[in-house]
Amino acid sequence: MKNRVAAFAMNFNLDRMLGHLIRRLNQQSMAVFHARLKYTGFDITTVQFAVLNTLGKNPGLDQTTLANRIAYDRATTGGVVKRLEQKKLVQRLPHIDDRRAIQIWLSAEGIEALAKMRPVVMQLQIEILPNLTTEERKTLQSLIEKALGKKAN
Amino acid sequence: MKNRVAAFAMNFNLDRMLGHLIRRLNQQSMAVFHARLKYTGFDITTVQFAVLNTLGKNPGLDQTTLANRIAYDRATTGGVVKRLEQKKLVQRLPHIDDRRAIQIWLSAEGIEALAKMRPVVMQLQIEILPNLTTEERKTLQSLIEKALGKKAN
DNA sequence: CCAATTTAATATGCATACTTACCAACTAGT
DNA sequence: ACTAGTTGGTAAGTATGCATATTAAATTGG
Repeated sequence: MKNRVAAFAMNFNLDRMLGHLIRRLNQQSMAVFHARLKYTGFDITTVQFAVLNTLGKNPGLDQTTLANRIAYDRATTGGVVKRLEQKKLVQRLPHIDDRRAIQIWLSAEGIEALAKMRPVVMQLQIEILPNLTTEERKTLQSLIEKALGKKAN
Repeated sequence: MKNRVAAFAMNFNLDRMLGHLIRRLNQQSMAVFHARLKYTGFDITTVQFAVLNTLGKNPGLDQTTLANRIAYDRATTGGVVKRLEQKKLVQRLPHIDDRRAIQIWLSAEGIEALAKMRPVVMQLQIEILPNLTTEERKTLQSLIEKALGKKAN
């Protein structure tokens, strides 16, 4: 019995565990994003970009809807928006009909920054996974999309 | 010109961006891990498990080497080890030859916990991506491994 | 052998992330 | 109109992650 346990322990390789691999892939992806955007002159994180981009398409979203759109929880999203507000990229205004809610809008600066960042982010898709061919990258993308289940944005 | 910019903006879909997809996949993966381990009676995070598992295979590692093994930076790893120490799953002892370094060992509790967790984590590989077939899961894993570049543990 | 450099941890600061709890405000049902 | 339940935002607590600075200890070069 003990031998079986020991043998099993030897066979357990962290680098073969999907969760571990996914985490490292995310790590690499974020690092590339930061480096590239910083190089282009933007001090922005992946989450902040997601928020800016979503607001660019849906001006005046409230925080909860925004959070659902980008798949974050409300608390985290609130913090991100606060930091973007401090950078003067977004504006927060109380909702007219619902006094609990806050509507968020890109500022002029935010709109401009977003327009400049989008092409960079587009380009970056390839750099994230330099070791894969175009074909492999597409396969990976399809598999991830399937793994996440269909969700229209 | 303005039309082209506007058209581009419309074409830019966050849900088609690899970085965003990878982040969400990681999110899902971590959520499944936590839920499953909690259900089994362990209050452990993915990173903490990575540390425990690596120490199980390499008893007495110092923090820097440990950090490199699991692909984290030293500061983060230090915090993780501290929390594991508080949970009495690991022990920290000064290195004999190098007084700057600290060697980390699993406690008896840590060894026991790890042995119980490993099968659960093994099983969990499938649950992480319930929407994929076995074949697809293997393909995804290979692609991620290739994307990360070869690194023996 | 000692000064200069390197290295292992820790500390600090910023930015996520999620959970639980809470308050204020809205809504539905009676 | 009143109450019960729901919802939007925030706060507090825990846990990552990374960059940078600091401290203490080891190594190396002259």
